[in-house]
Amino acid sequence: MSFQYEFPRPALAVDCVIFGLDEGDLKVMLIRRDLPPFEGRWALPGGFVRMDETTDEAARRELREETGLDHVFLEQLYTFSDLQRDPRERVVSVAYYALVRLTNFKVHATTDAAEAVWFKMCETPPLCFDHPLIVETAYDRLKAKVCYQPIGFELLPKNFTLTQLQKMYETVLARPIDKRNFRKKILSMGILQETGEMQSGVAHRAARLYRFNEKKYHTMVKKGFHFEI
Amino acid sequence: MSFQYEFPRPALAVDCVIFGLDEGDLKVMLIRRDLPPFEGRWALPGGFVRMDETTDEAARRELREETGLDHVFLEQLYTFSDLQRDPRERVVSVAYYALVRLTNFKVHATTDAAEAVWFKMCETPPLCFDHPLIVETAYDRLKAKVCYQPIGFELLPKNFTLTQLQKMYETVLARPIDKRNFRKKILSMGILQETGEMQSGVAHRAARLYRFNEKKYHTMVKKGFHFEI
DNA sequence: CCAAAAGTGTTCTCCATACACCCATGC
DNA sequence: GCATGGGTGTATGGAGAACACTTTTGG
Repeated sequence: MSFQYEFPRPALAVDCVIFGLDEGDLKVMLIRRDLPPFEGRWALPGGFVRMDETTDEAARRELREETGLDHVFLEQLYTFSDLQRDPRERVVSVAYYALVRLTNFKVHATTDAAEAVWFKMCETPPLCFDHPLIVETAYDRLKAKVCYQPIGFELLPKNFTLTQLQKMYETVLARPIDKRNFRKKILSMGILQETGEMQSGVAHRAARLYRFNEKKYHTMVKKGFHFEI
Repeated sequence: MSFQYEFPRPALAVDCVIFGLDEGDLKVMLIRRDLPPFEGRWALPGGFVRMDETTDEAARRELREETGLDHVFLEQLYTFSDLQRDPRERVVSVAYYALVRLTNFKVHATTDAAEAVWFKMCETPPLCFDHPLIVETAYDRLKAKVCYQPIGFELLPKNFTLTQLQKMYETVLARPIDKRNFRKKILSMGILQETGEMQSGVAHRAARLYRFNEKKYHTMVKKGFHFEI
């Protein structure tokens, strides 16, 4: 029955690319490795998959253990299996990407495990393993998917202004968007709900706060609605 | 160094969903298993990943060994890792999907290994493991991707008529397309090349044969062109 | 009163859609 | 000559893009 020891097997790991939005910057969370190989160098949070968990569960566990994050948007990205991607031995890694509401708890995401730090996407330090490729793949996916699925809301606080929403898209897509056209379009979709509340603590006219109406979105999708920026 | 035997590891496999187009039908290639578990039942071609090959290479090898197919379009689909997906033990599978020019060599794709048969998508027999989920995932991906990447040509012969091309999209997307609008749009993209040759052996007016101009497509993509049906 | 961002409409262009008839060929 | 698919144009409506000024608020 058990061919467990009959044939050698690659080790199976998960790695997570965690994106957060900090004002006008897209950021990625990296950890400084406290173990060989590449001790002291920067890498993606990740680790080996256990026998009693799916890769999704492993990714969530690593996220929790290494960065303290929980209940975040998490999606499988791609599986990387190059023979030389880990200098120790053959390791196949199922990569995930996560989207985090960074605005709330800011850059407090270090834990006992290792040093975890948010880096601007454009200022990431040299990474070990094939993690540069994984980050690039994740960023490409994010840019593509944010246009046709309402996942961008995961990067914002629950309540947000239209300007915040627009700025999120401008940041992720790295291109300017026309304010009036953007508002016309996003409001006409009917997936935003006015909270009735207003922005506060700003030194200018307060903006209306909106919320993503997920239920309505799902209802509309069933009727053929297709989100698109 | 080797923690090969320090921790138990899931087995790592690949599975392939192979799509082909036969006149107006989208087909999938399945094999009848000649080994337990599920001996005699239908499943996707696939097998375990060896230590000296990437998952891409494993998928291509299995394709070759089990179906005789080579040099086909192959893309990673998703990694399935449910704990109970294989009754023997823990097996994680990296799934792929392939697109095949079925028109040329028709249904001759059986080999020495096992019985390999093309089934209409709508007439697939009961599958074992989690293969129904994998097939569904692959079909969703195909329907989505065929709309914004020129992968549909992989299902047609090198030279094809506009009607064949249109019928391919109608079959994959399972919806009718207006002939005049389709021709206008696809020709205006400038990615098709007239071969100068004509269809032959048909009992009606012969149609012009076109070819997908891949080089031109890639040049145009670099300049910002975006394919869309 | 000044700085800073909120909020708002119109015009134009282009593309998606809807739609029907004649043409060429093999049998 | 007839059956079969090949090949073609136009009119309409709707959506995306471009574009600038007034309003509100806090300091």
